[in-house]
Amino acid sequence: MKIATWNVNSLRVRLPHLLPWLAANAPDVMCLQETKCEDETFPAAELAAAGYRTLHHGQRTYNGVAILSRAAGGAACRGIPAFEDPQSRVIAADFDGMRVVSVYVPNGQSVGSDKYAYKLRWLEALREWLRAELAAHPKLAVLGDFNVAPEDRDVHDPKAWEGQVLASAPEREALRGVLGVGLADAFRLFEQPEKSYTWWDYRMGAFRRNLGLRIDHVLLSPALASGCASCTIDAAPRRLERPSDHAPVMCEVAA
DNA sequence: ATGGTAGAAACTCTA
Repeated sequence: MKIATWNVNSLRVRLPHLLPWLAANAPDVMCLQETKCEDETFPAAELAAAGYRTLHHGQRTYNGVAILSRAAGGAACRGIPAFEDPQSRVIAADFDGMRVVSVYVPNGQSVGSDKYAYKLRWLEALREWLRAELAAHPKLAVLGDFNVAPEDRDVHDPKAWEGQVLASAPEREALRGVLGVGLADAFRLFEQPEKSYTWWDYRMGAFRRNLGLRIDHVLLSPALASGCASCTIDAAPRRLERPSDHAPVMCEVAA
């Protein structure tokens, strides 16, 4: 079974990249972030024509998360149940005994800002919810844009990024807390090329110079990690004209 | 030095 995640940075703009990517890679489940549209304007018909059912937790202008799937999902959940949040950042559903969660963790803007405090609170709430989800669903996969580079090797210039948002110690600690409920970073289950990143700033020719961060992740419970066959970043869509600033991440798990 | 690019939407905010 192939599961994947991609922060598309506007689904409407990126549909011409997403549809060919789905056709070429054929994920069974695809998590999206930053759809930036309301449920009413979600391109469900175009995705249905491509063979995908859709679950969306939409929002106008900002945020918005979705799960696309070949088969119908069950027990869909929008948001973190015990966390009041006006922003659409989480959607989850069951697929044949596997619980899949699509997350868009707050960016945090800058260390010490209100948005940074919200990000840390948000990651705590996510951690506690996932602890309960894992107890209820041994096959748990959490995919999305976590807006945290876990280690220095996930940052193109660790010195320059030291203490900065996306790489600061409290954010890394918060992400370690999420992993600590019993989830593995699927990408690091395998040997990977050095300087592997999933996000490159649009500015300063960052992608051309590979000035990136690895902030999009696939987290797997032990039952899924033990049967995980691969986890790869596909940088190809970042080279297209008018790309998302993020690359998709694909992961093969036992069916 | 606080730039620069992109998206949505409305002349600004978020990333």
